[in-house]
Amino acid sequence: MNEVSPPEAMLSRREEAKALFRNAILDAAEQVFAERGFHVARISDVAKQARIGVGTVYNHFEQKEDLLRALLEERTARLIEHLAARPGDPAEFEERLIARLTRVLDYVENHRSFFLLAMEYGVLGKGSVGGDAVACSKNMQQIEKFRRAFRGLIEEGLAADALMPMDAHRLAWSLGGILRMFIFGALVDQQEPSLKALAPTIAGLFLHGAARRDEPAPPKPTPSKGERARTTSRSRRTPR
Amino acid sequence: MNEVSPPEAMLSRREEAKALFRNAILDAAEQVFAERGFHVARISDVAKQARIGVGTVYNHFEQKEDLLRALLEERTARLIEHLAARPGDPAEFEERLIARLTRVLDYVENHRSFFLLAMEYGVLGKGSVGGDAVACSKNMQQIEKFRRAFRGLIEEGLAADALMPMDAHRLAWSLGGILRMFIFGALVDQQEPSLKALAPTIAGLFLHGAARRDEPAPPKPTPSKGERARTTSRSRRTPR
Amino acid sequence: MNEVSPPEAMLSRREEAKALFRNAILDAAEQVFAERGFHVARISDVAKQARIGVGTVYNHFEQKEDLLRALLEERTARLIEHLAARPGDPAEFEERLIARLTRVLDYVENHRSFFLLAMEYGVLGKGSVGGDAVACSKNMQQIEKFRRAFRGLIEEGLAADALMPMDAHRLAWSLGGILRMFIFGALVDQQEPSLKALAPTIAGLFLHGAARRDEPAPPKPTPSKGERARTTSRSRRTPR
Amino acid sequence: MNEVSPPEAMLSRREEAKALFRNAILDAAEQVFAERGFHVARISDVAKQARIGVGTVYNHFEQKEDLLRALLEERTARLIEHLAARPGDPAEFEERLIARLTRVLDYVENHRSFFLLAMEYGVLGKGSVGGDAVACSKNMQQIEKFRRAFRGLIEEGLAADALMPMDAHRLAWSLGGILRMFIFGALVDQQEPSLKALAPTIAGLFLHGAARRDEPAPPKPTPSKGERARTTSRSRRTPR
DNA sequence: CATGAATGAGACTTCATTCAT
DNA sequence: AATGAATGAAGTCTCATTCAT
Repeated sequence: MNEVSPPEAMLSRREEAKALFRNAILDAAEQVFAERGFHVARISDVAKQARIGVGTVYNHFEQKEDLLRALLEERTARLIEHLAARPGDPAEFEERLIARLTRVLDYVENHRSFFLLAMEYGVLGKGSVGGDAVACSKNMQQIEKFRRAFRGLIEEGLAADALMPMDAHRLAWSLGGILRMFIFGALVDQQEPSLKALAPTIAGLFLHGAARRDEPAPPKPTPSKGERARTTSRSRRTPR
Repeated sequence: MNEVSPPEAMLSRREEAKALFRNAILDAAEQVFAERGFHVARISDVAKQARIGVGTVYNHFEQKEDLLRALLEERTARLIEHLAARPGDPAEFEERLIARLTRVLDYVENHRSFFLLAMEYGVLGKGSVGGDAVACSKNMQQIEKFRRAFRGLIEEGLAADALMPMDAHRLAWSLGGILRMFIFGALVDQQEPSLKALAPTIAGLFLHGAARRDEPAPPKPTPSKGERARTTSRSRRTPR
Repeated sequence: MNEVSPPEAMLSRREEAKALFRNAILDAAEQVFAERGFHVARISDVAKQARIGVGTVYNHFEQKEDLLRALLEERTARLIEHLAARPGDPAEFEERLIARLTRVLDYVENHRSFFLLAMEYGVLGKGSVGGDAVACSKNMQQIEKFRRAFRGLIEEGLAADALMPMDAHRLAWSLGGILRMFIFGALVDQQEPSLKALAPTIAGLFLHGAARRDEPAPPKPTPSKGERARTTSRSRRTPR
Repeated sequence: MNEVSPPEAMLSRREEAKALFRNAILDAAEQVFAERGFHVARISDVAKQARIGVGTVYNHFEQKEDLLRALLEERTARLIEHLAARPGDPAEFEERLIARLTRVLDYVENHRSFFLLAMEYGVLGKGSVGGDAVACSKNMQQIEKFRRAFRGLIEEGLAADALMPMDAHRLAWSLGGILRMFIFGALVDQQEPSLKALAPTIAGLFLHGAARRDEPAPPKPTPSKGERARTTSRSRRTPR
């Protein structure tokens, strides 16, 4: 009975082993692609990094492009989870935004390699511009999903009247742009100690802009929101 | 009398012809690289696009990489010129910013192909992340220059007390990020009618943020309100 | 029991296969290079001759030059062995020389292709004249070794008082030159039935020269001919 | 009258100019081919060396191979002249040989570059072995002429009973081999002060061999060694 | 006739992919 | 299923040759 057809346990054993390989390969690919660039990296580099043979890579992925695709899809799925609202999240929009960005940045921080990749091919990247026929070629559904999640966040803000009534796309571009550049800057410059600590700064810049905001003296500042000041930005001095 | 030795005219004729070819090649490369991606594009594609032979490309550029490098350098130099302050520019920071962004966006609009490239390898792109040793390999001085010009713009704002006293790098990231994403969005989505018309919107989002700014006196929304939103932010609160 | 891990046998199987390929490639290269000349021969010619794919050649040799280098080195190593003295060799110098030349010529005869190559790039060839940076570029240690072996043979003769007291280099040039030309003549003219049968002739010409040696009648050498001796030759026959 | 059709003087002027170019090109080619090897040298290298344009080379020689061919032919023609007997040459064979070799070596010395070439492709070289389709391809008549001249020298010696009655080819191989190796050695090692001073040495080695010739006392050769005589050399002395 | 840029055939080399072990 | 050598399509680059000036 257990040799004719492997029982669940065995099947799952196999599945497990398979998943192990698959993950090892994806991890290796993440590393290698990020280090040398997708086109320059060789399959054999990935295999070497994963300490397996080239052929094994092909037992799990049909072609080189699939590797990138799978990588992008899988990591993006996680990213979406981190961006998604969670039960304990604050209700007020800015704080809510900061909470979610913090999670996202935390994930990014733990997957630097991936995001250097994503910069180029994925989520926050140029999308399918280069036509490269790589990432964009087939499904890339997750990426569209991520964009939608991102826009959802914006729309939430609009619904809550926390954002200017402006085309959601453009608001998303703004937040996405700032986020992307901070991530990129932090990853490259490597001087920023903690990426996730930047969430309030990013949220602040997105919501309130970079303009000096103390000018006249906003009539009755509610003192309560003092903590909105973030890492760097610096008070603003006259909290409304 | 006229045959003794090639006079200036002739020399310049040659120089001219050479420059003509060089430009034709760069234009072709711009187009081809942007369409298919640098690594995927073949030199023969560039040659075909320029209607010349492969060898001719190599008469003007030693290697494929040099083509990209030259392209980036030259186009970036122009971009810097457009970003630079000009005599007639307004004095007030936001308007000044808008004026300069408008010029930049105008140039970008006329060089879509280049900017799809730049997105990936150049100025607003990921810099030397992929390590690719392509664009980043040698000089790329123009790109650094552009970054400096960009930061100069920010520092101007700081000096004028128009910006929050915050690390100039981060402010530059914010503006750069928003700008980049708008350019990218407009180039890709291809629905935006005029890229340069977005300058005020970009400046507004950068300076004043995306947060609804009319709160203080929500009660009586001036019916005029409609214009406050969208396209460009605008006025706000303390109409000078 | 036999499947656990590749035992010695299997490892050696791989090594063996590898060596097989390597040899097949070298043989093919020997043939092709000799037939068409190194620079004119294409790697694909070598591959075709070896009945393998082009890529396979590159699995065994990094570049075309390495192929030539390896070929020269390996074949030369064998040649040195053949030139070397062996236990059973005669003691008397001329016979000893003949024995060793015979072996060398025998080997040459069985590797015509190689020697047509060696003529040009290797042992008996022009050395590093053309600068070609081909054969001479890196090691070519074997070739130097061969030259030393050759000079060793000469010095043996000098030590045995069998050769004129003359600069060993020049004596080596003489023997080497004659040997080379005979090999070359025989290989090209293809009329000589057996190369190794020429060893005594070569040794004879080298040792005793081409001059008619019996003329007058040996018994009473007319001393008058003293002037025939010059720079090097030195008297002869008539013990001073 | 003098403008309609150029008179002799003018024609010869043209011819002269043409010859000037032709020679300059050949000189340049000699230099460049010898330095870098025929296949590695580029036409543009030759042109640069001659301080003319590439096109000009093609106005004088149809193809690259023709350059080599012409070079070899012309230089060889001169060499033949130097090898040829001259009125004042001594009558005795060895001295005659020395005189002629001296002339040859003198010429070689003044055309080092050419002879490094000739080593590979020409007169004393491997001839048409590599099949290279270069030198051997078409005429190469001069080279055959040189060989004949060389053999003529040998036959002169045979006729004068100065050489062993042996196949003239083989004798020519011997002299040619020694000559070649001395030239080569001297050109490469660059230690020999004067190439032409080596003529007596060469002649001596060729005629009398390298064996010590003064030994104890030739008178009573142990008859047992009769077998030392082989194929060619040896005995004769006692004409049967 | 000199010139040198244009040209494209062709060589080397890489590497994604296959497949026998 | 893992492995890594074999394979050959395809890309970059060189350079002999042509030709308009």
